[in-house]
Amino acid sequence: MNVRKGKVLPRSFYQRPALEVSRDLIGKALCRKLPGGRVVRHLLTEVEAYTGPEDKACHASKGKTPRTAVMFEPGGVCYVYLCYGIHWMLNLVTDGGGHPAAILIRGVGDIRGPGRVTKQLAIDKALNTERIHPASGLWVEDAGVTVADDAIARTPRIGIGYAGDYWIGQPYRFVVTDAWWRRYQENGS
DNA sequence: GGAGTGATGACA
DNA sequence: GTCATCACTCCA
Repeated sequence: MNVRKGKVLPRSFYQRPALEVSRDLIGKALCRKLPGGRVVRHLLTEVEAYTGPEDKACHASKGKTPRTAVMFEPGGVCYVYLCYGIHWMLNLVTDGGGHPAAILIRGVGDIRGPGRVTKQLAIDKALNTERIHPASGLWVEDAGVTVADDAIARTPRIGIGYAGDYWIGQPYRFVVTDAWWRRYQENGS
């Protein structure tokens, strides 16, 4: 799936509440310069917001630790960690400094599943704490694609059964509808 | 349905 | 130091 080259999002884009940034990320282009030098662009189609220390599903709810320290930085950097000993998870840190929050990238283009995204884009801990910027090899562009509210489904987040009923129930997962994705593939490619 | 895999954080 | 846990994927 080809995505047109667009304008790199400024750091200020990320320095807002995670829920706002999540909504705005849908339809933007996640860009990655692969180790061989080739640049790939995929539309962001599925993300989850982890909104802050009060959010029991957010790693930062346990306080500042060596792993979660990067989430306390001002928005616009990457938080990458290993899950189940196998899969790297890519998150984008949001909000201003001191309020830890991040957005998990669950799906881009036709790549579904956060572990698959990082595998296909060659993302691992080397990108942790790096800026979301072409200089780091990972960035986001405005692809000129508009996704209307009614083309975005909001559901509870996946795999956070430990977080308690309230946080499990929050509709913090944003995903484009199948109908929108099919139409985009037919018209936009 | 169940295994694989290893960093992480809690606790001693 | 030990231990349980885990924002997943794949194969049966």
